[in-house]
Amino acid sequence: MSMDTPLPRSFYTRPVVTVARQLLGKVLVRRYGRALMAGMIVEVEAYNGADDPASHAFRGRTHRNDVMFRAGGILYVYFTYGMHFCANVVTGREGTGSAVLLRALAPLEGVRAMARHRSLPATPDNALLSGPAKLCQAMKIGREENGTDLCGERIWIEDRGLTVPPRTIIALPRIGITRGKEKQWRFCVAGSRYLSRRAGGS
DNA sequence: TCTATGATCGTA
DNA sequence: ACGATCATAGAG
Repeated sequence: MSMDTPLPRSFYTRPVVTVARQLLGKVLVRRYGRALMAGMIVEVEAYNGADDPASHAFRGRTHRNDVMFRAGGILYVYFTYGMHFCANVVTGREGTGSAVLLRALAPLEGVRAMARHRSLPATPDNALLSGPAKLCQAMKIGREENGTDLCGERIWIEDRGLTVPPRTIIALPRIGITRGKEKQWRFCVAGSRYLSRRAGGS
């Protein structure tokens, strides 16, 4: 698949754990003004709709989580802890309520812009995108991006051939939840230095 | 109305 | 270990 070609909508209309694993190695691209920012996905978590007690969708469709229940291939952005945004890739068909939380990216493009957004010096830095709220701050993803079509021109995910072999993917329990802890639905690129702090990164 | 609580992060 | 800081949902 060539550069600048968003993944097709069919990529997202599959079981959420499948999508989560296959998102590792894919590249999230964000156009913001003149800035083009990009990073390779190295850590994600799957949230399995109404069947998953750890998911925002567990208690059914509400105003807050409405975007989660739409057809896959869009972004679900939510506000948490009174100060942070987190971004999810919605999966499945209309009414499913499943999504993949983007937890960490390896910086590829737009490092200067992302560092500025994070109030950090523009030096090689593994703290730019190493956490779900950090990557939103770096890439300027907030309330306005909730519901953004990932097959559009502002935010998309593409395949640059940075394949992550299945054997280098590790599955672990999800982070920061009180229920559903037994599921190992957090997927990381083993050994990446860009994982989130709580995953063993910086 | 009122309250508890986060799919967090930075600093101590 | 803790403070910052607030939308959401459920209870009264």
